[in-house]
Amino acid sequence: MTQLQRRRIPDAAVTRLPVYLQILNNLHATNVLRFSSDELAALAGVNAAKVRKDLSYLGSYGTRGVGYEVTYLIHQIKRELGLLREWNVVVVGAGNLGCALAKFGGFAPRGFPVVGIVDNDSKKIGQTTGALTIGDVRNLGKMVRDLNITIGAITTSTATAQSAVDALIDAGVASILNFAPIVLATPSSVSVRNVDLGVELQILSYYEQMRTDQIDGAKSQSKSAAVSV
Amino acid sequence: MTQLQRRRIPDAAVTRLPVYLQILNNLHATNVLRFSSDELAALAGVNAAKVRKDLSYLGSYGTRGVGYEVTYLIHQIKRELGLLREWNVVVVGAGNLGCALAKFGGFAPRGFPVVGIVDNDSKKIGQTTGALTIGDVRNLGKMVRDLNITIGAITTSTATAQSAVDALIDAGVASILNFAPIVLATPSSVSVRNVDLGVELQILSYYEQMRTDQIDGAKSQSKSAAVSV
DNA sequence: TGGACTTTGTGAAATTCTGCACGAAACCAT
DNA sequence: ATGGTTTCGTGCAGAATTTCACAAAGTCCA
Repeated sequence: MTQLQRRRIPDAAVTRLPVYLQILNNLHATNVLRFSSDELAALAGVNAAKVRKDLSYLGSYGTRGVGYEVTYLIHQIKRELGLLREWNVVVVGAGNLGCALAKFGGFAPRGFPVVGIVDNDSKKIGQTTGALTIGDVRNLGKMVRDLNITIGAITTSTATAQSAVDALIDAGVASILNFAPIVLATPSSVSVRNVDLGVELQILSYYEQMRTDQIDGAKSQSKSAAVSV
Repeated sequence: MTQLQRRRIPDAAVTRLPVYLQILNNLHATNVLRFSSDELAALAGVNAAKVRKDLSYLGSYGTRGVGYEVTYLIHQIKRELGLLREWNVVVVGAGNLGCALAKFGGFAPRGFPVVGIVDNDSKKIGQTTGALTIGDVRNLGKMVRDLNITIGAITTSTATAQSAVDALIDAGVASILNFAPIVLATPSSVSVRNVDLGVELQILSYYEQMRTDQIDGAKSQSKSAAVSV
């Protein structure tokens, strides 16, 4: 078994690496050459030991007594996250959000060019939004093959989101960014990330109420405690 | 110690309750009266035992052999998440995203009315977007008091996001929804939820690359395994 | 050179989260 | 009634994650 098995990085660490990358890019932009785990931890709002452990999943790229090199670490994180190449994105659903994503130029420079947008509404198909012409969702398969698409963003209504994801999976797309407020049914071989502002607001609401209750409680009990997320 | 201490719900469960709520609302809309933990688990894409444990943090509201009542559970989840009242939201940053949030009517019916929007650009201040007039960020304190605002959404540029959150905290806002791709420095008494599409795409990229590597590896090793997130 | 200092890398403990397994409690059919 | 069936609630074990603590390995300065 002389396998060159890729080190598996824990899920929790994978979600933090993009955040570190963001910070390191900022440091690089301000001509910082090196950083310590303490410094990065402060900027990322986490524990220094966690930073070191997370970075250690990439390999031993730090120097004891010194720290890490900004540019080198940026490269290593990019390599690990698969950011040394581009991943083409198709937007499914040409409503307000979908068109905004298609027009927004901020993803291409970060390695995720939006190369297509489709809808199932014949009134929208053929219209242009930004540099793209809205295609027919029924041609998704061909589009995915021709344009080498690997990521699909679902911006349809809740009602059509499941058929949208089915179409994407059918077309061979296995990475999905879902903006519809619904839990999509997908095989376990497909990755889904959900972006739902309603959910985020409701989570905030819980902790906000928590604080409110504790303050009220303190008024009558003269006892309180900080709550953080 | 006869304290009426609120049951503390584990963070992991708090993030799932809004998802359950969404599903239950859908069930309610289709006139479903009851559900079992198995059914909800299938719809939410999680384990049935996890559903039962999550719901048990609310109290013992199920009936053995029967299941849970949709409307009753909806009420209990809302109560626990603090959704029986409204939480007013202010948007800081009147750019594309900020104005879109102000115009988007989807939050008010879910209990999060956007009651104000501010910017620091004198050219924008005074203009209207949707039903709101863009205010001056320097009046944030008064606005928060007058309009009873508890949640702030940061849609500024990355460069001004930190001063935006400082202003919000100064004004007494302790729940922040941050759209700027930056880690905000905040006291631990403040809750922050970050919405960063770049981060989400990069996480997807990691697992996508993982799959790609494994397929490539399988071609040369005739061995493979499924990867899911 | 050598000793003081800094910071990484990582075992190991502590904590949190998940999922199994099963008793408890309800319904139902006879 | 009673036995069979369903489904909740939860103790517990195992997995995952976080945090601590410290040896290892480097720098710096006299």
